[in-house]
Amino acid sequence: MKDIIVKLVSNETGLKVGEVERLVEIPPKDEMGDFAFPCFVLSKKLKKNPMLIAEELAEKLRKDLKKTDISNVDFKGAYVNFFVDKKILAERVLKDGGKIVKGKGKTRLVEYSQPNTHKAFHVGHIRGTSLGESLARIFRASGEKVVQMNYSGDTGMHIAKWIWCYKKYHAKEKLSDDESWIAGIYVDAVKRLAKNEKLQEEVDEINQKIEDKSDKEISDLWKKTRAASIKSWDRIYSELGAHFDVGLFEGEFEADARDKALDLLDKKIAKKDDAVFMDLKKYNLGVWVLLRRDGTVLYSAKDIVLALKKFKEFKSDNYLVTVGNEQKMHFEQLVKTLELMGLKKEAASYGVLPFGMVRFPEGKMSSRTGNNVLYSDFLKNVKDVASGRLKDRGENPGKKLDEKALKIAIASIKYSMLKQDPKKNIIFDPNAAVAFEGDTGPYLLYSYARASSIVRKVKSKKKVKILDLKSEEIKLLKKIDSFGDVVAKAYDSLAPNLIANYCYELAQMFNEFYHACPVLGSVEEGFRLALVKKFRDVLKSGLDLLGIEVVEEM
RNA sequence: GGCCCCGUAACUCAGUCUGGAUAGAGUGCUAGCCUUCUAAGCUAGAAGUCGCAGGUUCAAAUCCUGCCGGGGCCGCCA
Repeated sequence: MKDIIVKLVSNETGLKVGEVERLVEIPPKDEMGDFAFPCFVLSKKLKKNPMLIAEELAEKLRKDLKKTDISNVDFKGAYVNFFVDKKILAERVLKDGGKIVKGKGKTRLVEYSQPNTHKAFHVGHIRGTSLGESLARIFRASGEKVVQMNYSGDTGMHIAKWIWCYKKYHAKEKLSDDESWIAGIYVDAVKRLAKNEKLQEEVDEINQKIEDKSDKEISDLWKKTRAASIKSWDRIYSELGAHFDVGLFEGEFEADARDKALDLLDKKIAKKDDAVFMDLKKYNLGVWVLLRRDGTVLYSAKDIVLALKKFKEFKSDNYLVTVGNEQKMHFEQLVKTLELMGLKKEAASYGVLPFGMVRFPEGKMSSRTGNNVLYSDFLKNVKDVASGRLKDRGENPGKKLDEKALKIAIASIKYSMLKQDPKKNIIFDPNAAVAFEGDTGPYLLYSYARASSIVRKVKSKKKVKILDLKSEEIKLLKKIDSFGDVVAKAYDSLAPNLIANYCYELAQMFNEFYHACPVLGSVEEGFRLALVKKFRDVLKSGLDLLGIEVVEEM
């Protein structure tokens, strides 16, 4: 209903629609009104007391109110306050509340998740994966054509370390696709190398051999262990509800990356001392090394070739990469390099969304030292708690309970990752992570399930008649009404957390409504049922944008 | 040393982009509410120098500067 007020104010004041839209807000207290227009901007323009302006503007607006759905206009201080006709609000919300504004149908490529083979998939990866998936869904819902891409590290020094350590110290152990075993070998490698720096030479040698594929034994071992890691991801992604249209691997780009680096050197875009590098000091971006002194390829060079492939094969209006904070500079260096290569337009469309780390209350998580929480262990933990709760509620053990527990656990995990500002670090408290009360994923699912339960129990259809509305109904209606605005804002600022916060507030308002307004058997049953259904739809689409699945019963 | 991000209640966070009406939640704590649609819920209460100091402004948690504290990055890890 905001649009009506925006139009009115814009007409009366001569301010642009867009500007008014930004200014119109929701008053802190319901008694003050449903929408408010602050007059400070006008005060500056007209050089007049804002309170006076508010009074006069309210007076003027009141005159042509009859033709609108606004029931009253008032002023308080420097604010013009609008009261909408609640019955009309209700009608409008029931009719088309929860709609998302579709844009111009731009195309977008989103790269996210980027796990490494031979390393742990830990809770930090859950954040990046949830974030990327949610963004892709928000883009698509807002009318974009989206390609979701995963890009995994299956070569590089960490793999060489793994293979070196396995061959030298663990060769008797059977190859396994158990994540913690795989992660454990890597941790052991890091430990041994830290003790004796000289051993790194042996690792370098293996790195060479992986790259030039000259040693069949090493190549075979690489293939097998790589496959084991990748296999473990299938299950993780299906559980997390992450979907990829394209999956690329670093290994595919090794040869091209070296050629490209040498080509840049040829063209004098890159420089060489003992290594081949981009000198970006004058852009305050330091030095970006492309090839090691032994000629092997670094991920910088591979990322250049990856970008070129994106431009060529997935021609898009925008290319977004979500990566951990620590890689921010790397991508700034990449974009600058693309620019220096003459790809100005493409460079400008290459977006980077850096996100914060997941840390323990005591400090950093690290897959190098093994001081982290593996996805699989974490999920099992949360799922066990969910199962326990379901059993407490009298549900029989079995496949159905198991599936539900999984959904609840995933909702809990994903919501906790998405509700926070992406750029901030998340403090991961294992105790808080298995709590299901308050601002949590399960609370949202529970609210949805309650609504579903009402809908299930309806016996006969009653007419939707809007009588006097209680404050809890009005609050819920208004919240539903603002869904489109929230999604638009989340889209603009690449911030799924806004949608997460909205879903929580929406659920809160539903629960307040639930306690204050009986549905079944009430005089208002027809209307209230329609409201419950609308709430359900909107919460479901909000959660869908977060990549969280609902459950009908809990 | 340089650059980037963060600092709001005991704890975990919204709010900062776009300054504006008494700074909001959750957890934990205290006290209530299940013979009515799921108590993973609801109601009430206690709890705040919005890191510190300046500046801009009629008005600053929000903008600017400096400082302090935490995190990250700054050539051969990804």
